[in-house]
Amino acid sequence: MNSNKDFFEQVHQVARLIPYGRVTTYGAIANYLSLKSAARMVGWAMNASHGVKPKVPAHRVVNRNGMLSGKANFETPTTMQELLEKEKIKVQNETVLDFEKIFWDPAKELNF
DNA sequence: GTCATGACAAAGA
DNA sequence: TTCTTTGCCATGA
Repeated sequence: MNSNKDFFEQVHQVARLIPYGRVTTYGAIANYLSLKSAARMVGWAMNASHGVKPKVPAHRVVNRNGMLSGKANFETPTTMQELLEKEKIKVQNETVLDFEKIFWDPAKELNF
């Protein structure tokens, strides 16, 4: 019974806060939500983000290695990469280049 | 109620 | 170094 919104909505909310041209990791969001090691739950919530309004920039969320692990979960396997490239984010071999540079940590950027 | 799975992460071999 | 195993918590059968 969490007085707050559902777990999914929490993840969605954080994902929407990701700035343009930036990306974050499942673990970072999980840590921000105090789920810490439950990064899987973040990915799970992302899976539920389809059809959610406003739309959740799930393409800005990648795994710890900066790999587009969830690309296959999009409408097409290339959608995620396309969206990232539109944000000036360079993607190669299903991996975000300069990942450390554009990494956006909600726990740091956002003051909890 | 238990069992299996999942867009991950960290530790061990 | 890479590959394998374990843990994490929620959802569905």
